[in-house]
Amino acid sequence: MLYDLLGYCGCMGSKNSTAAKRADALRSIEAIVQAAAECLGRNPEASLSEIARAAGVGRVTLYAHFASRAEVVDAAMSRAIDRGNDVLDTVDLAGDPLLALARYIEAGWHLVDQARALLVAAQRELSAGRIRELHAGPAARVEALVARGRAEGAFRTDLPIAWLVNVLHAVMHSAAEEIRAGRLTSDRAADHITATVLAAFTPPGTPVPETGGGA
Amino acid sequence: MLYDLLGYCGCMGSKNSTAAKRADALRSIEAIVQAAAECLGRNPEASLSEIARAAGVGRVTLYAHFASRAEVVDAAMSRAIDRGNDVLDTVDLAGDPLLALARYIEAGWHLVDQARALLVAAQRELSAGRIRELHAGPAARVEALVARGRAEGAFRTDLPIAWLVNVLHAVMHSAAEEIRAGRLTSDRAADHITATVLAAFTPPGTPVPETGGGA
DNA sequence: TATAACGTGAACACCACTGTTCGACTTAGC
DNA sequence: GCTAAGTCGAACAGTGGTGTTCACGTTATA
Repeated sequence: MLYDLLGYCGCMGSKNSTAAKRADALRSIEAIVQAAAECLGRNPEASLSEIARAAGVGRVTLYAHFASRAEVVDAAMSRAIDRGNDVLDTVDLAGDPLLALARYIEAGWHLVDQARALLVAAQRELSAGRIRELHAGPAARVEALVARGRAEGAFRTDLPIAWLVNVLHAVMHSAAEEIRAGRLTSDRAADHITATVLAAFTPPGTPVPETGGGA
Repeated sequence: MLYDLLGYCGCMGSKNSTAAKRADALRSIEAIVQAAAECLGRNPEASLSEIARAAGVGRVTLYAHFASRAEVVDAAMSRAIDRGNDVLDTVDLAGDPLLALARYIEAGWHLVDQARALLVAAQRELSAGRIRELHAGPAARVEALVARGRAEGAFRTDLPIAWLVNVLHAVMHSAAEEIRAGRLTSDRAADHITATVLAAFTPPGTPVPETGGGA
């Protein structure tokens, strides 16, 4: 599903929430959100002037569409999450839970890697509740997968689902950090994450699955 | 080992690097570093005015001892790490690697939890290299333990030591976040972390150890 | 083509923090 | 008790971002 520009601006209380926007206005908003994602991805402290410049738009124009810095960050984050959801929609989570989780990681860690710096910006500007709300989509996906894996005896049941999901995200994020620091290469990341998480999810008393680099 | 005030100020290029400091000056510095740790722990964006006020000291006095905000943050972080090292010194890392790791987690996750916000402040103000340098002490401890565990066949060897250490820290940090968000209680944290990490460290093909809440 | 919406740069006020200087006062240490 | 070191508040200048207004030029759309 595409990012709904009008719907977004309406729900955030920007000017002209109901009035139909002109085509060039929509183009400007699109450019700003895209530039914000890029700039904040590079530097979480990027100023609105910088974002406007990157969008090829005047600073005043930015303020005409977004009431505050928080709104810009929110829009950029929403966009990134929506894009991520589109990608995750293409991942087959049926069948063997272990293989499904491996497929999810293969697709998901890259998204986490790309949105890492953007998330830092969001954490500074947005409330924890809002960030959690934005992640509801991806979170529900993993929760359902983990729940199914537990029901089928593939994943451990001695720890809460929320904790397992949390561990998955923590490991993916830390892998992104390691890559940024040059201590891990991108091509090995998915294997390492998968091997680690599958082991962490294994029920006590059960042998850890052999991933052998091939998923 | 106690935090060496003179040594620290010397190596950071503050004024009077060689001259002996008066007792009241040392007291001021101590109060500032302590207040910085508290304030930055509460709010990573705490201003120097706020820190000086909390230390019961004039803002000018703070600048008399620390040339910049970065120096204050560095001092607070160094202090926290030193304190942590003192605690970790009391942990017995000999014997069964699994039990040793459990003991390390029991002592270490609490330190991570307390220094969480302080670390955020450090990440904004200090270079990644400096932060890594500060963590060299604790990191070496875990690396040695993991290396021994691998040699004894208790931990997996199909993933790099650095990655395993990284996973341990990532899980501890995420547990701290969960507690702060109210989704995990402090009394369960150590069990969850231990169960997760021991499983993640288990060699492929080997059964995951049963922790059973008792370590 | 009329007009309302949009885009624009320049300028403004505002704010919070940083880092420095000054002169006067207090205190530690020999 | 003398002196140098330390402390203090007030006030300063500088910085960089935020959010707003204005007057004017441009463009989409009916």
